[in-house]
Amino acid sequence: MAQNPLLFAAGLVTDAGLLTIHFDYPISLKRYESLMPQRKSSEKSDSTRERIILQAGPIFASKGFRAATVREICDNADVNLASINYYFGDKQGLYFETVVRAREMRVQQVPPPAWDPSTESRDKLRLFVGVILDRLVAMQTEPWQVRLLMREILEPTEACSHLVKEYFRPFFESLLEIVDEIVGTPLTQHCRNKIGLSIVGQCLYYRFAAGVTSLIIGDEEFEENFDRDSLAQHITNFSLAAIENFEQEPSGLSDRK
Amino acid sequence: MAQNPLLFAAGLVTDAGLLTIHFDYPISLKRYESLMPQRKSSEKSDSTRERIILQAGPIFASKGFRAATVREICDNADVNLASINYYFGDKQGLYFETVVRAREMRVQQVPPPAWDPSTESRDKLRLFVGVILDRLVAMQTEPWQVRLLMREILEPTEACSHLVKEYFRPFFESLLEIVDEIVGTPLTQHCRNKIGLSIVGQCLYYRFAAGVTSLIIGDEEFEENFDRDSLAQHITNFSLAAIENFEQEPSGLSDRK
DNA sequence: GACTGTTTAATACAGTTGTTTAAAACACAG
DNA sequence: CTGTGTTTTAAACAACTGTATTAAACAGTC
Repeated sequence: MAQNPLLFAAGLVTDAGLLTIHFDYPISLKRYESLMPQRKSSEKSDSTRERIILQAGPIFASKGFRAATVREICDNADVNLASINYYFGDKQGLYFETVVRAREMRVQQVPPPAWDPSTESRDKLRLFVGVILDRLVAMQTEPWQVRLLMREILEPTEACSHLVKEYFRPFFESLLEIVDEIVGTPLTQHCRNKIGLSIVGQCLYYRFAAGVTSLIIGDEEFEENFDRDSLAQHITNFSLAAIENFEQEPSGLSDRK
Repeated sequence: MAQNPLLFAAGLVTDAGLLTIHFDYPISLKRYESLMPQRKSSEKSDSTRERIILQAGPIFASKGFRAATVREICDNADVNLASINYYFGDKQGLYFETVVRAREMRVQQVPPPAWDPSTESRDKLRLFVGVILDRLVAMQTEPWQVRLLMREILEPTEACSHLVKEYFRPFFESLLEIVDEIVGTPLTQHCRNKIGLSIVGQCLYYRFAAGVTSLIIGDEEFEENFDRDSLAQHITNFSLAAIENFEQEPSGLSDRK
């Protein structure tokens, strides 16, 4: 059944071949592609297709794949109920395309960080953290693209392997290069990864757990002091302090008896 | 509609009165309580009730509230379809009770950290991080309680305000006390909170995003180097290095033009 | 054993879901 | 206009959902 996304994501990926993942979905990607209308050179009447995707986005984002209904999507897009099956094969096919589109749009909305050769590596990290926050943490008005990508991170579906290959992996790698620059001395691969994930983890946590966080520390406190700039400032400083003061793998005392 | 849990969690909590949250659920908590069988002194035949909760747990955990069906729960628990409505009023009532029970069980499974007066504050943090990881990050076999609590963190429902009051808030507060000890000098409240959340964030990230993380850095690397002890080690060292080297709110350059 | 309140059981109901079908409308080249 | 391929429409289907109903079984007390 592989209902648990953590388990299947961790278990079924063999020898780094991401495409070998099997999922428990009603329709396979191959079948989906074969069913799709030929979509020859995307000439005209993209309008309907486009309208469906653009209306499906917010709905999938706010409710998730399962809870979103094709009827609601079609109503919002002012198209006939059968259009989704006509254009995308089935609901799953529409979802996949919507995720791909969400990534494209979000990257375009918040371009990657840019610097000139003279930029200090500490400042590169500062810029990088800023972009992560801008891309994933859009505090006030949350675009549907953000929420949809978030869902894929938290509960990966078939669409996620595509995201990882096209987006997450290269993005994470360029973060690690900055870390390398700051540290200076070469690190073991898993130490590099852990530092990178500690940085990313702080950023993502504020988006993922914003709900409880706001409940825990109080609403007004959260609104006032956890805006984008304050967070970027804090996470960068915290991480820089950690990296520069960090001893790799000190075989210190364990907390386990 | 309040479909977006981030929005409702952040927006509808007025003046710290957590119980004033309104949710869009088919049955209110009050009605649920009035509908519940009197449950007088929980004498006998708790067996049915108990069996339902214990079987509902894994199903709610793996599929979420909506996707879990009362039929599947009743089948697994070997009780009649009507039992859920009889004992818990409705599906929502069962869910609430299941979440409460999940917390109780998980806290019992992994008791809070303990130390004697002579324990150094750095070691307290080490122990504390270990408990967070043990409670939420049970890498190999994930107990359903973990996954259910995780769901409440990521998409809070009515049950979450209960969790925050009884569990998250006091737990977080005791972490902050350790941070105070380590820092020595008094911090502003929001700085305290941010440091605490940076620590918690690192821990939770590895659970929340374990799926993509494993895809990004590779499965074998993840399995080998991201076990509980390595993570506890890394997060503690990283955070300690950060805290001790940390300048509060340096009005440094911003990354925004 | 009969009465009591409590628990279980089988079934029905009303609503929603994704998908299919078959006909109609359309666009446009000949 | 005619024919042809594409798109849209309306209706129906079959499966599944949470809940309600009604009667039967049970347990304990007088």
